[in-house]
Amino acid sequence: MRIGEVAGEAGLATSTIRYYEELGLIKEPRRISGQRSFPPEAVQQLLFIKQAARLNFSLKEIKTFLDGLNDVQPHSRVWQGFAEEKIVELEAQILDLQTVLERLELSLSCGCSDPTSCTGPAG
Amino acid sequence: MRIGEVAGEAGLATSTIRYYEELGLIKEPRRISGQRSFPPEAVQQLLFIKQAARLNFSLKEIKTFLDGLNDVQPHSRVWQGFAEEKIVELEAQILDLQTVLERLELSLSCGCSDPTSCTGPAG
DNA sequence: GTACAACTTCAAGCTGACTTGAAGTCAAGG
DNA sequence: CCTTGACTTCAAGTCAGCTTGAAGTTGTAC
Repeated sequence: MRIGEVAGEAGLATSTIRYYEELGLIKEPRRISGQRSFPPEAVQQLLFIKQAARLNFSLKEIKTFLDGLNDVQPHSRVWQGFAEEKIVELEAQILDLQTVLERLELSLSCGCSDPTSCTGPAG
Repeated sequence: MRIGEVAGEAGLATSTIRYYEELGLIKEPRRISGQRSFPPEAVQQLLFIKQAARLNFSLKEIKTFLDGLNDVQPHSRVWQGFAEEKIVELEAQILDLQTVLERLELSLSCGCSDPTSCTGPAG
């Protein structure tokens, strides 16, 4: 696949894909007379990066994580360590979001309009 | 409270607080011979902004939201609209995170080490 | 009253994540 | 062959969100 096709399927700009390649987020594709030729898996990988980025992981973090995947054997403790660490982070982030959500819902049911200080209805 | 004290309690740099003021995220505090003098509520407001920022809301979004709070009456439809919109966004974000979390847990239990394509154990 | 920390403004600098522009190369259709 | 669109590199520009630096002022402790 050429870069334009990959970009279309992953919903990214071609410039973004080149930038990700430059950062080492995806490995350098083979070239056909100078032009990049991506394997189909590249789309999945880019979608994964895109989702992780949308969820507030920095490109550096994503790189570290993906490098971990490549450097270690499946089933290895290193990879499990990476995954477990990320799982802890994600759980914390979900809890954070739920807290904010509850505060919003609380001040909505209260009607006080001040989520920065609301402690509930009849307060 | 002077800016340094507020900064200490909110866990922000003084420069950040001045920057937030400049952006209109917090209202201009009164001055005592040139120096800012904040009411205690400023700490709560800054903590709210901090949390929202950590959760990926841009300062622009936060400003729009807080401006909404100030412009409208409690119980108003406008404020409820703001809150409900944010609630929908938060719920979507939580679902997103949970999806990523599940993919990670899946590829961890599978041991395949590739969350970009894993579809579960024995796959 | 002098040292010194905490404050002030304003402009410039920095990091992350891209995007844009220039100037040129490659591939496919007519 | 020529055009046209997709590609190439490389440098520079952009936006968000701050941070840093310079140069001066204020408040407090000795």
